[in-house]
Amino acid sequence: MIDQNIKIAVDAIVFGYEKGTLYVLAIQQRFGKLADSWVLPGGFILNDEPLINAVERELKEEAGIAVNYLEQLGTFGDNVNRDDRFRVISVAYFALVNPKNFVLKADTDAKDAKWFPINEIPKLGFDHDDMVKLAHQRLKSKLTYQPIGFDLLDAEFLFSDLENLYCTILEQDIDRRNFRKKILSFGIVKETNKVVKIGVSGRPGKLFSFDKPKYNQLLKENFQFDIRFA
Amino acid sequence: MIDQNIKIAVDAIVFGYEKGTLYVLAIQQRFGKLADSWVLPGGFILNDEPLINAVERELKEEAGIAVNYLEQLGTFGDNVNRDDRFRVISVAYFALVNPKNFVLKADTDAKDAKWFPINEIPKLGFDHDDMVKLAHQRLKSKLTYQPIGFDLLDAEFLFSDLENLYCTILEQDIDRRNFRKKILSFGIVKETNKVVKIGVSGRPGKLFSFDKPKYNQLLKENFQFDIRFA
DNA sequence: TCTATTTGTGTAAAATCAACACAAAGTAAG
DNA sequence: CTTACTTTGTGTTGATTTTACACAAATAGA
Repeated sequence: MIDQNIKIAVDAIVFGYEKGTLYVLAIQQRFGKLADSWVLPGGFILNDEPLINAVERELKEEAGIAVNYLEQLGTFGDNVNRDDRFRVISVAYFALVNPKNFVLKADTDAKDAKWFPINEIPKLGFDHDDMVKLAHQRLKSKLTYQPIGFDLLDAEFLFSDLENLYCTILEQDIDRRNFRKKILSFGIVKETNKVVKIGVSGRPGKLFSFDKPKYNQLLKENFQFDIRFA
Repeated sequence: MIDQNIKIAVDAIVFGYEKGTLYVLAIQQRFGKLADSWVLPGGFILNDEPLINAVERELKEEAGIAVNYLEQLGTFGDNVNRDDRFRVISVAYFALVNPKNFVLKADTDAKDAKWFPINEIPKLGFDHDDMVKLAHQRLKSKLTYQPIGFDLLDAEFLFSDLENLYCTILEQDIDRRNFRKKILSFGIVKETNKVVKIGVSGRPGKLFSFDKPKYNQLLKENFQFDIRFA
């Protein structure tokens, strides 16, 4: 048998979006050397547990949430001392959720669970800052070539919501007319016949929804989602 | 201490290209249950060894090569029984090399090391077929938005070499003139003043080389490499 | 010297992208 | 109820980019 004494963990970078702000979920440690400090949700995997299940379990346990989108981000195992107790290799996951769908609750070994605006995240434990950085890059680039923005919004949304999400996350101005034209040209966003009055003043807007079946169908026909503007 | 009994390995999908054919490197097992069958180069990591070093070490040991390009592809740990001896999680790496630069030699625990055309790879052990499939997708998509094709070619190459590489890997026809125009417009490929006579008949062509410093500089200025044709 | 092969080059039509302004429908305040 | 303010909804034009396409130059081999 191989002499190897390394532990495996999973961690998740969970993004949420609300009213022009991008958030990341962090957990405050209750126990251990890093007690009270903030880290990403995650933990050790069980012996017979698939990686993906481990992430979902930890998110449930530590924050009480189930995400809309989940994919592997990368594995952190080059820094042999990233955990100073013993060697831990961590598989990081990238996740998206609509914060409105859940009330955060820190159950088991977490003291607290909280959404931090991406620019106001406290110094995180381990190498979790690096993970957030990488995940943030992934989010920005993926937003341009895959319709993942919808996983951050309500099922029905105003066009301005979608547009603001893109502006916020990509940190750039977008021409409102060109944006709408392009999104609609794909045919993967359909207009509902509901009209919603906004709290603030202004003309009420129609609600739209993402047509996922249509998107999947288009994918088979070699469709390429792509939102990029000057 | 955590009760966890899982081993960690690395595996590499190494692509090579030569004269219109894309190759993948495989290793024939000498020992164990899978003796004589083909697998990807790889193996268990050492207790104090960064992941990336483990890959490089295995490639050196098992095939005698050092690659031009290496990046993490993904971690395979959802199938708990992907290795039937005990649970092994494998971090797969994506690598590119110019086959001409090395003579394959299977040293240590490998019986043989060989290049297989991508369409003629024998059934591989473990879940290595899945890894190859994923790596192949990555290669195809990455080729369009990052100048990694050069890592498969000689330092100096004919324009037709580059063009054939793209045609071969992307499996599509490309207009010769438009391709050259676009590549040259980036300014990251420079013309040497060497002219080379081809073995076969035909007008001799100029040799070109990839200007990596220039590319890195352009990256800072928000340059986006992108080769896609109808 | 004639044929076959490969390199090297420009242009015109079509499609896409970028920039831009004003009317319609509502709210809030006086 | 009128006015000011806010937000939604919509088309066109010029600039840029992409596509499609053909022929001359240089060599090898017969």
